[in-house]
Amino acid sequence: METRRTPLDPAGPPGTEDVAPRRRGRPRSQASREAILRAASELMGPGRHAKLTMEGIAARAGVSKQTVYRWWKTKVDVLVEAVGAGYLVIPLPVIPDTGDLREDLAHWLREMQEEIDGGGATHLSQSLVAAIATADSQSRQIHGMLVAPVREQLHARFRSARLGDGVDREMLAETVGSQLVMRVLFAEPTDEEWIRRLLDLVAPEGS
Amino acid sequence: METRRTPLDPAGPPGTEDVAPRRRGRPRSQASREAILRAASELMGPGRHAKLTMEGIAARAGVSKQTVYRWWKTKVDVLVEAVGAGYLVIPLPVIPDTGDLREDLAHWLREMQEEIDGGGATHLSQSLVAAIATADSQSRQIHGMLVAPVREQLHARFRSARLGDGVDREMLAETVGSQLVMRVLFAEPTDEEWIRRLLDLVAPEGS
Amino acid sequence: METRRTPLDPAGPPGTEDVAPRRRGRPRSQASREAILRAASELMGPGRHAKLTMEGIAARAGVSKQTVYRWWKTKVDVLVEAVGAGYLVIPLPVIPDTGDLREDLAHWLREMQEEIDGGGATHLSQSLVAAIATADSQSRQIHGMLVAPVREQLHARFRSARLGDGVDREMLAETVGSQLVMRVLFAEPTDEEWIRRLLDLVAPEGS
Amino acid sequence: METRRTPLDPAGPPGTEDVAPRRRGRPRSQASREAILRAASELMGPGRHAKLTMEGIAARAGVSKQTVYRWWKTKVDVLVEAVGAGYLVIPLPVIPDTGDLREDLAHWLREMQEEIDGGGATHLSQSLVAAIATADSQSRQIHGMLVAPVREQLHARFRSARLGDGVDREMLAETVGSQLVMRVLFAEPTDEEWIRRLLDLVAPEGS
DNA sequence: TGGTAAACGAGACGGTACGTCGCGTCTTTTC
DNA sequence: GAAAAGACGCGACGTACCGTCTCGTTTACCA
Repeated sequence: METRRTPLDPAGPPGTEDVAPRRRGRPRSQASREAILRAASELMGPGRHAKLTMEGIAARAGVSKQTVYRWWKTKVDVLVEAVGAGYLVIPLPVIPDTGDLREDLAHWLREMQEEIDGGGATHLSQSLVAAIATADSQSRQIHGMLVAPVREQLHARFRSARLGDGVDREMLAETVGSQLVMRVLFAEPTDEEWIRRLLDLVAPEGS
Repeated sequence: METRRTPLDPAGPPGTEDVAPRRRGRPRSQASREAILRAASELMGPGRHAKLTMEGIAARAGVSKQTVYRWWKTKVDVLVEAVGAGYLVIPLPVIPDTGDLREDLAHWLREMQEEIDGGGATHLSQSLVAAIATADSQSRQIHGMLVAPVREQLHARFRSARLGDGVDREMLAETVGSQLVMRVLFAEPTDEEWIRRLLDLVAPEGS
Repeated sequence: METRRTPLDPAGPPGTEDVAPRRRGRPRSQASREAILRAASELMGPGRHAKLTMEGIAARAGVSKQTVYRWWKTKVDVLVEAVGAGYLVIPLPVIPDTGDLREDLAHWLREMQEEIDGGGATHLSQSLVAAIATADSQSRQIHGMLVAPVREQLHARFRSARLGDGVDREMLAETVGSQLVMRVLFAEPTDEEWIRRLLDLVAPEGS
Repeated sequence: METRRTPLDPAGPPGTEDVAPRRRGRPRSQASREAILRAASELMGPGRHAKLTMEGIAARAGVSKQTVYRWWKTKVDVLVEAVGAGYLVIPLPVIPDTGDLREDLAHWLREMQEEIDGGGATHLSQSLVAAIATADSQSRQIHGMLVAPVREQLHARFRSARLGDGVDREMLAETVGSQLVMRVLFAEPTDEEWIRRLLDLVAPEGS
């Protein structure tokens, strides 16, 4: 990420933050930062037509354009931080771990399905893709925001599952993750039948 | 697709085209149509910065902007037709069918890998995503151009494979397709190890 | 005027029209000609925003653009013929000739004033100026349509007036005409006081 | 005039300008303003075909279109300010005041005649009419730029003339002004004979 | 009576200019 | 020295008319 280092983004080497690296002049406005991230999040929200502009963000945040550009180089950087700081929440349920892998995944996929049917997940994902693709940055960014969290949860859950020795847990996790993301992005149904057949492949009944 | 129906785009109900449904007025210029689709394709080509504009298309085609807008409402519509008419070729090898599913898929995936490493596939895919996302159209369009062809080939190959009765051939095809597309889009490596592990899942050695 | 010579516009040297110089092929459509001139007139009429376009004329006349261009080279030519053929009437009262020059002029100027106050004269004049100026033709055209008729009437009336020998009748006519046209074009009031003072100059009480 | 009020156009109530009503934000570029007005003037100049476009102005001024539109809503507004600020000089000699009204007017009319014969006055006037009429604004604007200055000079000169008590000086001034403007606009000759006859009417030999 | 040729409607075409939007930068005053 | 305000150059948007150009169709005439 290209975001400038600032007093409010003290992601330097740990153990140095407390030294109070005070700079001269007016300190960065905490209020502005929050307003910008909140504005960006709201403009991506449901009901929007996914036309996120820097001018729009600045206007809605009651902030000058320059202030946005001072701290974030691109739209994507704003979004990435909005996601990272929790302003823009991508609806992603937590995979339960009851010991029954198949049942846990089924439950989780059904929760996802609700989000998708509600439109929130699909709309947000597609808007993110649009916003990211517009700024001529790499699509790696989508990965960080959309794919990675899903993948991580799945990998963890599969790792803790009691499966045969020869089973490639990572590949199974990838399989679920890839198909899910594809269906979210392309607005394909994630219906009960798909869930069953997918689970038959990656987590058959007696596993 | 929103493209207007015209003498040069005779996608009406089959069996009626031969009736020569001649319209009045100056007929649509075949030359312009080709020049536009070719221009769009070239501007998406490798080395480009994926900044496809209607003005750019018109200029490169030696055509007035109005002529582009007359026949295609959006950039995406131009692209869709450019792909459909074969001007913009998305590099997609053909899956061989030697009877050995695992070997066929391995061969095909390695070919894909070459395209990806060459950068062509990844660049083009991401450019398409960008172009499509910019014009605020639905991402369904990506599906039609990028995902569907891959999926179709895979489904056909799995259908013809000699597999056990209980095997869900479609789900296996989906698994390969999803993972492949994800890796192309997000520029992740499709290396030999991934291929082996993927095939271990969907087409184990003795199948 | 640049209008093409046609069967319907037989303004050739006199004495030759009756020879019926019939041409081969489909004759010019009288209906189209009328429709076009009428359309042009209506589009210049009151309430319009004076945005006369060739496409608009053709559309309103239910005629193809080509048909307009076939017979008239410019918008102005259409207008000139519309005025000439009486479709577009510029409201110009007739100067009476009762023998009392001052009273006749006063009466006529008051009639003009009504037209001007009604808005018709001013609107039409300004629209004509606009239409003529847009087509990069000379302002001579305005003269032919707006100024000349006024001037002719005035010259005739002054010629028939019983005035002293040394009086320059033409100059007096010009004085009235110029001031009137200026006031119409620039929407200045032609009120009773102006009329009186003007007549005091060009046609004093006992003349 | 519709021009926005700005630091560079401080036409507020007199006596308040000196208070330095400084605004926040980047101040309007004096250089751009001048370049635009100069460009507009040059594009109206002699030899031009009177095809003044906003894009042309912007291009010649080396300025973005938006900057022109930011400060002037229409072409006419640009022209009005160009005239007002002295960039576009309408050639109008000064009426001398030697005490001899007839001789002064004769001299002045002959100077005007030279301008007209040179083509400058006629061309510029007609171009202004064209530019103003194209932008669908009122022809009042012509008045302000072309007619008013002439009228003012004439009224002043006639006011200072020693004439009989009953003489309507204003009407005489109007007479000269109207006829002159008409002849300029419609490219009619302002020859010696016309001057003599006009002066015989408004300023006879022994006045 | 049938050929032929011009006029016609329809409408596509290459252009020019329009007026607007958003970008990312720059310049000024204010805090 | 950060922030607001907002002007700036730039590039693309999508639309409106321009005047020209094919087309297929109609409608007279003349042979």
